[in-house]
Amino acid sequence: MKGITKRKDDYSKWYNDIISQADMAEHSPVKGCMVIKPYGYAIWENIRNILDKMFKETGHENLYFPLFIPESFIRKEADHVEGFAPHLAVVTHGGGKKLEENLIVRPTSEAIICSTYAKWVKSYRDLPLLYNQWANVVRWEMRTRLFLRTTEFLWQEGHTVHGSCEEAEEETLKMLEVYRSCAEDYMAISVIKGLKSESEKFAGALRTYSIEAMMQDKKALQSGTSHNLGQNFAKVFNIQYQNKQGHLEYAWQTSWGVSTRLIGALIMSHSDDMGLVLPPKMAPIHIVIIPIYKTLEELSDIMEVCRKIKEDIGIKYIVKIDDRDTEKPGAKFFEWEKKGVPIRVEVGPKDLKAKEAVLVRRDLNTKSRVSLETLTVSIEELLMDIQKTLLEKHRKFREENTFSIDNYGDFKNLYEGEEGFALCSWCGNPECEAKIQEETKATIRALPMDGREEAGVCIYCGKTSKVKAIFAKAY
RNA sequence: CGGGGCGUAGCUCAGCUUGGCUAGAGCACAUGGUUUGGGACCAUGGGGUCGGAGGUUCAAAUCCUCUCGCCCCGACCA
Repeated sequence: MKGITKRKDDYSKWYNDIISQADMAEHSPVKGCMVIKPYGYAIWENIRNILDKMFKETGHENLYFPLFIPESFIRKEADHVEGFAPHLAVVTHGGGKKLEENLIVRPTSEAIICSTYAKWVKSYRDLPLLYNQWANVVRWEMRTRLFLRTTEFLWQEGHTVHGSCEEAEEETLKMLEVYRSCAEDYMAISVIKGLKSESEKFAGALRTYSIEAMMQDKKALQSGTSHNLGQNFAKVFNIQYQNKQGHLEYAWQTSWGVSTRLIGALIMSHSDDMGLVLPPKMAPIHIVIIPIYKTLEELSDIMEVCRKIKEDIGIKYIVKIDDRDTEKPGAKFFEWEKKGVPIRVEVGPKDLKAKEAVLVRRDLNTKSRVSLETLTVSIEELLMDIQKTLLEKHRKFREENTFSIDNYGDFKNLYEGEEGFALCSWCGNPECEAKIQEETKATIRALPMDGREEAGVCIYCGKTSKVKAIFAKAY
């Protein structure tokens, strides 16, 4: 295909080609930043709309905190500072003068939000606080990639406050489930829910959970995180409330987020060597109709049918008629394929005569002829099938590339060869984890939440272990 | 921060080794015409401080010095 590097030739290049050929984003003049173009942004809007609805259904409200955070606020929480210090963008001047105190461009908003929550929380009656914000954040990164890791990115961050650890834990898991649902039920990305190891958890959190997805190069992509912050931030920022007995207690908190990285996950989960592939629920355009004609008379008849189709199916789906006269049909086919539009409808003189249309599904690239009378139903069924097929295909790919491994030799061989996820017993010792990373580059992506109580012996040191961990090379 | 690659038209690049007339090609763009079931063709046209600064020279895209930036691979990270 013109313009797109094949996955097997150069996976990174393929990824970049998909983005540029689908016109989703481009590099900005500032290193590591990106311009998200309308087609890419439309996908983000879809993700945002889905999550925003689910957040509200689970009782959350949106608010907004400022971009700038006083440096001293960030410094309050030791682990937090340590985690973010190398990634901070610092503002030293404003209005032409040196500032009395440096401002940090938010890398995440725990510091500013918690210091404000301290004023808002007085009584158990104020709890829970269930807030979320949609924002941009900046983390200075050494190496960046469009969507997957950019210096500035868009995300949402939920920040909640609760009256007990149990309630915070429940919230943490509830939002993790929201993320799983968004990934699987809408983005058709099959994920593993799991607990992060100590070394991989969010700096300052009690526990971090994540959803992990396997990309087509068999590497893991952390696609969403949910943290039980315990009382760590409450103690530092002094968020205290009076309980029913009148005693002061530190509050329990959570935070959770997903970012534009999800778009990277979407790209790498489904796309092929012809371009982007989008599940219908993520597609900015569901159906593109391409009229095929020789004469102007033909065109007028064909356009009439196209408009009728758009009118019928447009009630539920986003339909585009590509009636440009400057491109030949073939060129249009390629263009919309590269953009991952799930269904293409071709209407030409032959179809008109037979009272049919040609349907082409992007995911399998198969054609079928369908009667105009039943077209609406056929398209709807096809869209649902594409959505389902993509998820199943993605799940199957991960399952086929996930291996239960119980000796370290096999483990090493895996990461010297084909790669994939390795499900192994792990004793819980961070030193084993570190050694494994050093020797194989694979890290613990998560301790999967289903069946993690299984007993065994540690893949590295051979001591008894209670948990299974998913290892993989990660983005 | 290390290794590699690269900055020439909107994009991909040629030209540089061996300095020399008006800096080129393909794609894209604009106009007109012919086309249209898998990336059309013809004609005409617009578009460049050759990344930047300095130097050598009669003469620099080309040689020298410095500098800025980007991409890829690693260490670090969502």
